[in-house]
Amino acid sequence: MVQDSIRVLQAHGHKLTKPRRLVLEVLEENEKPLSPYDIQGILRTRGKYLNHVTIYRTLDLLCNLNLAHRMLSSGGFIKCSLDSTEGCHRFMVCQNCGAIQEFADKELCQEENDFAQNFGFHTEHHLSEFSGFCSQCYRKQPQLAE
Amino acid sequence: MVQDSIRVLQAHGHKLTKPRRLVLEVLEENEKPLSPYDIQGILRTRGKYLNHVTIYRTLDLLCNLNLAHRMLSSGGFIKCSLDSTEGCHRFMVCQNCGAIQEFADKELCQEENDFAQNFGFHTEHHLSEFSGFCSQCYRKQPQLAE
DNA sequence: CTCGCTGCAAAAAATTTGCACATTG
DNA sequence: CAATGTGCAAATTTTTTGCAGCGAG
Repeated sequence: MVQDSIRVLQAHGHKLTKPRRLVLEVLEENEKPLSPYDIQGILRTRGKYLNHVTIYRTLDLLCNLNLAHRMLSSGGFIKCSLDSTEGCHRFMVCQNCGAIQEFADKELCQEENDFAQNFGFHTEHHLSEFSGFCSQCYRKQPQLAE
Repeated sequence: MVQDSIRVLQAHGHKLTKPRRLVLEVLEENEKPLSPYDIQGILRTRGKYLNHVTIYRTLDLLCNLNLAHRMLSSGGFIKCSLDSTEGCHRFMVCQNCGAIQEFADKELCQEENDFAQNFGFHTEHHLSEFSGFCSQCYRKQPQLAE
């Protein structure tokens, strides 16, 4: 898992350094979006220290390689859980527990492309986050969903 | 147009103040996302001055009333161009000229809901931005779209 | 006249930059 | 050992807060 990311990293000619590995590990363990300072804090509780600048730069790199994503709604970062062959990556965000489910769906992309076409718009990329309730939270507290 | 927003503002018990009118006017005139400081700058060129805090607070208010939106990709603000009866507001963003086309489509919402349902996820709201080329830019520079 | 709104000062938070030194391959 | 990457210091940018006084209804 982290191994996969490391492989991609190196395949693109980037070095595998201790900070990069640490950031990847923290992202891997957390299913919720984390800010750079969140990551720094988590590491600190483990006696590890990374400069925030390093974390910013690492996250930049990971996002460029599509190994991580910046969530639009929260601004936090999560590790990518899909491979890059499947089109636009989308997210379901649970309003209750914050958990993220990443997915990709080519049909949805196609429909959106067609739709945009009607406006004369040529779509290249789709940003998309659904917010709602994951199955667990919905089952536990259906009233939350009104 | 600005008049409509003012009506909504007042209908919710908010006062119509000079700063609020100015912010609405600037948003109305610009079809591209603006940051609070962009707005301040534009006003300054007209000899008007608003404190940035006021602009932040006004934009907050407008977003809460759905009279404006914060774009996910850029973080900038635009005036809402739809009324609130039509479900989730979505955006097409031209990568070339930056122009925004807002739209809503209930079918798309429904399909997304159904799709999410398969994951046991209950969708409440959809954030969605398409990036690509508007008809003008696409016609002028088709090579941009590869 | 009253409550909500604005401006100001200031702080806090988020992000970026340049450079000397350390580390990876 | 060469190229990359890290940490540090510092600056910049963005956003938030508290409070005194102004102004819309």
